[in-house]
Amino acid sequence: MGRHYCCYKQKKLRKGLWSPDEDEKLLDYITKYGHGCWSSVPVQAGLLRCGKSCRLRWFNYLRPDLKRGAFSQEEEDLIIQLHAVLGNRWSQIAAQLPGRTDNEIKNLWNSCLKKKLRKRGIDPVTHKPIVSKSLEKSQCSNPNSSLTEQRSPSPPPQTCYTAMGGFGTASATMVVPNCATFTSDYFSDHDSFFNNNPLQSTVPSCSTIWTTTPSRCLAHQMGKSLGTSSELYLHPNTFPPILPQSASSLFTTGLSHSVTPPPPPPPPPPPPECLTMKPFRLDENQFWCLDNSSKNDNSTSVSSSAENNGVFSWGAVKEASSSVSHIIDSHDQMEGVKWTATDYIQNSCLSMAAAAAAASLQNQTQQSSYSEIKSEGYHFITSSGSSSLPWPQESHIS
DNA sequence: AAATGTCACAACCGCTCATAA
DNA sequence: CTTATGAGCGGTTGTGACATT
Repeated sequence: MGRHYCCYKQKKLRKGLWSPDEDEKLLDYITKYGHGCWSSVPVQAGLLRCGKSCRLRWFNYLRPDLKRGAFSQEEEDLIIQLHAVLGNRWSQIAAQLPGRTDNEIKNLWNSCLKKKLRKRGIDPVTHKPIVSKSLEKSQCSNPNSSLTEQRSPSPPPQTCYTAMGGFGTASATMVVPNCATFTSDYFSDHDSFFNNNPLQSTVPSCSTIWTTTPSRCLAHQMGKSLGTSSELYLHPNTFPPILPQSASSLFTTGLSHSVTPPPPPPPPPPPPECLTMKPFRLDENQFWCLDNSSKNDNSTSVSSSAENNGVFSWGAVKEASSSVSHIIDSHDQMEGVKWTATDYIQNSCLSMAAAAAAASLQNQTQQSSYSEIKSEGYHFITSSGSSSLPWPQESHIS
């Protein structure tokens, strides 16, 4: 199609910058009569412009509710955060910034924000830390390195609610203290586990959560407004399998907690023999591995190899997650999520927390299996203040 | 002072989607 | 179902101000 029908109807159409006289004519006309059908606006208003051009001029410049002036730091941060989730969906991003147009935001992004991110060492396309070629080369030469998987292409942004809505109307953003320890010591040690158990599969009907690699687990899309701001700190040792019940209930109550993050865990002993894949560490003494000896997906279980007696059904996690996604889908009043940080690591943790808490929400009977977790290190911050939950120092699977 | 480069912003172009006839 | 038309979106280009050489 390209050129609009209205553009053919009128000959001698003006192009280029709008003169003050043209602006005044358009403003006067729309103020008096509204725009109605845009193709008729230039004729009625006495403008030698096409309707499309009039519409653009009105929306991007003449609208009375437009905010003028430079973008604030808060607005810039928000745009970056939104872009990390929504990609180049400028109109959706603009919808979160009252008084700003998609064109304005797009221009700001292309001219300014992309450079700022690069200066910070963040790829403006993927919102991930830029890996230097030398580092990548050296790590790729290591056959045990997970970087080959990390270089797989990023899936496109999805359009659905983020799983965070399942925790209630309060939004939450996860911040991980000691990220370096988290990613290198935790994720990379358990690449195979996460790669063989993508979190996407735990929330099948929502498709908000997927992962191509452990460190690339992303929760996508958000609701509408970005009113509340919450942060959730989780200790790496808690991932997975399950958050304590108190953690998930916090999301719904909006309580907040604060606590100093614990020191990184000591070097772990070698993992035990596991069934079909590399186990992942639950704490310094316990490991989890996927028991896929059963052909039935729903009976696939994750077992603790410490005592080899703590088994819970991975299928139950799936069920629980589905339940949460149902909550999300039916949550008409969902406020949406404010991402107060853009680091992909945070996103990855968010997804896992969502899946983990989903399971804890759904399967109350299984809470007893991990209710003995001594939590001493969860850190929650919400818009209403801050308070603390303990970090888990040790875990017992009974 | 003139030429050139850079930048931010405005506007256009091409496309998809929705809707009505 | 097809076609015509309008609305909207995102990528790209044009323009003018300013800085640098």
